[in-house]
Amino acid sequence: MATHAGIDKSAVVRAAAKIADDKGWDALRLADVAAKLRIRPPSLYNHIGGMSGLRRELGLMAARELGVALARATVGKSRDDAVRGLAAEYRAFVKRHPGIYAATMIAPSRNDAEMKTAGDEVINTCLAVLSGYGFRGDDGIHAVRAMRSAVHGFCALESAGGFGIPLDADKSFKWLVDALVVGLAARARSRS
Amino acid sequence: MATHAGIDKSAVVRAAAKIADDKGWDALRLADVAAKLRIRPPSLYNHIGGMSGLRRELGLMAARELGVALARATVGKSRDDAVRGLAAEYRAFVKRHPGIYAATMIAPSRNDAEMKTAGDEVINTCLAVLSGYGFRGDDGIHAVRAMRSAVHGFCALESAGGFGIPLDADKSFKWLVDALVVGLAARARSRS
DNA sequence: TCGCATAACTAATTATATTAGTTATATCCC
DNA sequence: GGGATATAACTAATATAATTAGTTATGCGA
Repeated sequence: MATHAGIDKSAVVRAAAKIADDKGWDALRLADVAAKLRIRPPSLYNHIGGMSGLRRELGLMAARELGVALARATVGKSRDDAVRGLAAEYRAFVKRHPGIYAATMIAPSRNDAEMKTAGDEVINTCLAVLSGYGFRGDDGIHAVRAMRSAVHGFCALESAGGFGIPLDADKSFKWLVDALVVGLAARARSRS
Repeated sequence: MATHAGIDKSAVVRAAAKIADDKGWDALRLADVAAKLRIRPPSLYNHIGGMSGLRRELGLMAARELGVALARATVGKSRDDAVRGLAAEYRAFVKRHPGIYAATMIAPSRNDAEMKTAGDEVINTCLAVLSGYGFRGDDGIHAVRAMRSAVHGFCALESAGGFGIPLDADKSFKWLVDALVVGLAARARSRS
């Protein structure tokens, strides 16, 4: 019998991420993860806290990777440039990792510090990008929520096949981002 | 033995909708639907096509109700007024029916005419609202996608508990819609 | 009233996650 | 090198859900 196959938490999470990205967040099965690692399902419990623990790990991984990607995509840019860079990378990330991106939508439990940190990383990059417009305090939060709503909404609809008509989604995204930067700039000018 | 309890498809779907809205889309269980109707789970199969058929029914119901609500909320309005009315009602619908709203995100299968019709109803109301800005053809589609992205994105994030900081979501939504109408107006002015 | 279609039922099967209890092995310490 | 220990695998069993097969009862129409 094969024992001690050299599997650790990271290997389990990576295998699960691949399956989630390939077959969809809802189609993730412990049996498939175990099969990919050539072990039996109960053995997974040595590394992760069951299905719910695994889901959290995937959400954490996705939030962290998204945070890094967004930071990298916006470094050295400001205002419209930064917003365009962030939006483009956000969408690229969702296309690259549709399964684990969905994992970032699970509500983090109250005292999950790691998850909170990873989420804050994303928010802070958004705040930094928007600070170029002069948003401060509450206005900055509103602006972040607006930008995230627009970009997340587009990616979610696109990922769910919500754009029935076969009209170029790239063009639509550019259209959205154009409208977004105009809206942000206008809001910045008229801010209280 | 109680037989012929007077249950039909509509009763099953309504019971399921209530459960989905109360406990969440992912927490929907045939066992709970059956219990609420005081019948055994297999009896549900006389009325709906199993779990996947039920999910489709819920998506259809939600799309139809959303379509009606949006049409009602925008009748007699134009431009910014219409956009604000549509956005407000969209969000109100998601708050009222978080469970079945999630059902509208399942990808409709290719030849599902009913689902397509229900979806088109929503799109057409959006198109009508945006026609006031003079968008035509492709531009109208881009505008609809942008508006839906913004509003759906906000509702999805809010519904998922994605707004960690306890800053008034109503204010954030108003901020978003303000930015949206500005962006739409600007896009309308500069359209090709 | 008879017969049929319908809608309920029970029983069994499949799929999946999870727990309990056991065994094997890699590593650490001597 | 050789044994103790922690780890990580295993098998077996259980729980929850959905689903299918096969059966029974009821209400309506001819």
